[in-house]
Amino acid sequence: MRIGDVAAAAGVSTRALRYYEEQGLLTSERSPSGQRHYGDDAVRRVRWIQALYAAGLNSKAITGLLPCVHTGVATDEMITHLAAERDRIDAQIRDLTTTRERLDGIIDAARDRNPECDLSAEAATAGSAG
Amino acid sequence: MRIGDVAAAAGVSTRALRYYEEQGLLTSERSPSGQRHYGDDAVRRVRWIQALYAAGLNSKAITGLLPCVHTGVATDEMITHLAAERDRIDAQIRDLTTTRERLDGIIDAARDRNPECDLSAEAATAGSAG
DNA sequence: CTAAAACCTGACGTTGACGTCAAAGGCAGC
DNA sequence: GCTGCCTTTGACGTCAACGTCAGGTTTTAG
Repeated sequence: MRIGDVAAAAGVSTRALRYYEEQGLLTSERSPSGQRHYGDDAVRRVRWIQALYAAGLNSKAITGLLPCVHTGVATDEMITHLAAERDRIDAQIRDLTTTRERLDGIIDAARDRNPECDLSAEAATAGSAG
Repeated sequence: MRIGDVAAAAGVSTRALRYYEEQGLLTSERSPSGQRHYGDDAVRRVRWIQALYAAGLNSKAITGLLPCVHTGVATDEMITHLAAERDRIDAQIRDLTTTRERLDGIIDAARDRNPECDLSAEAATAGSAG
């Protein structure tokens, strides 16, 4: 696969892929003319990178985790690190859940206060995800 | 309360509080000499601001939501907006939960592969939160 | 062969929530 | 009035994950 294919398949820009390579997160074979070529697992790797970015990790942290994430092989230290990041994600989920519940409470209270609002709006919101 | 008191109580910097005021997220009374003074609810408001930042909202979005969040009074439009943000937080929680579960799977698999690792390390991780 | 599309490196630009420093004014204890 | 801490405005610095543009090369479609 060439860089554009991987980018399309993973839903990121080619710039992002070059950035990942620059950060040591992604490697590529080069054709004689210098063009990048990737194996099929590159897409899964990029999806992992995105997921870990979304979880609040930065490039350096991901660099430390990706080897064992991708290969399944990890040293004790790596596992400790993995568990620590998992705990951080857990805490993040808890905080977000609290915020979500409080928002829910406010929404419900406001709907009680107001004349039933327009419930069709909520159905529209649920449909227009993206 | 003066700005330093609010900052300490809410766990943020005074710079952050001035920034919130600059963004229209937080108001303050001024003493004749120009120093800021806050009511007790300022701390709760700041905690809300932090929670919404942590949920991925930016200053502009928070500006639109804070009035109804804090007072409980909301127009139909505000409620729609609130519900939309709640849905986004939901999606974020789902993504994070997926990532967390996959990390868990990797950790378990690596522990099976390795000789039981050192389980004391995990207890240490659980204790050193912060 | 040609034109278009994709790719390359290199480098500067962007954004947002602050950090940090400077220079000056205000407030409490002594 | 001195000392020391807190506060003020103003303005530049930061950091990370890219966006974007420039100028050139390579691959592909017809």
